[in-house]
Amino acid sequence: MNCCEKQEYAIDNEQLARFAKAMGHPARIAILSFLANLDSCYFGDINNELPIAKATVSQHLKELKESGLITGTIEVPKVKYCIHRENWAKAQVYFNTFFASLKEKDLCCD
Amino acid sequence: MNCCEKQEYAIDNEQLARFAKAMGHPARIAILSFLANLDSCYFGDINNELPIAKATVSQHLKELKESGLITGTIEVPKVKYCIHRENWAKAQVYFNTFFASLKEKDLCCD
DNA sequence: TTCGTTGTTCGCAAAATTACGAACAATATT
DNA sequence: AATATTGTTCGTAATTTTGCGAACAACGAA
Repeated sequence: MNCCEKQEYAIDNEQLARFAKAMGHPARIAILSFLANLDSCYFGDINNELPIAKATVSQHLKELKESGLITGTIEVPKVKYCIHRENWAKAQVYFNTFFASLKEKDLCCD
Repeated sequence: MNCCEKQEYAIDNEQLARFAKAMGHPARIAILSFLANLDSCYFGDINNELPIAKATVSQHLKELKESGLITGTIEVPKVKYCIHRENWAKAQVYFNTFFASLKEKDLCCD
């Protein structure tokens, strides 16, 4: 899906869209909230928190990993998931910059 | 009210996911950027900006309207799209609150 | 009326997403 | 070796998303 790439904005917009897409499902928001707010980070605890099958949870975690928002590490016999703090901060800046770009006065709409 | 009460300003995770989902496509980010930054807001100008068919642009605009991030108004013979400033601000707060909820220290991951 | 302009909607196809159970892999324990 | 624990991957199905061209609707102008 390489439509809408424009040299001047391309990188930011594509990355912002990827972050947004990763956050675009209630289960993934719940997972991120869980990891951001609590003291547990093992698959089993995440899985217990959600009313969906573990295969599905695993899939959502995979997507979140691929978006860069979290990391996954094997800690035998468990798997530990953590917020990727650097990318989390990057996403925060991206979103905030995006929303802050709205002009106060718009010749067309105001 | 207890100052340390958790989630005093609760975020609706479903709503956050809806906003995120709406932003989860490069074309829709491009449309929102265009509307947020420029002085034009007519379908034709948005359509010219994107390398996709007008039917597809119309569809993306419909999704953005349904998410609440923009409004659409007929101004015969054109259609004017504008950022929905109130919901835009709401989305900004939602995202920012969400990202800010990350704890400094995590007993599990640090 | 007929034409041109502006966008939406329809119908379809291809691709991606979401979800699940079952099978599997890796390891530790009995 | 057999069993239990922890998650991932596979195979599949249902649904949603994305995208396009063509048809359509609403309007003003010739």
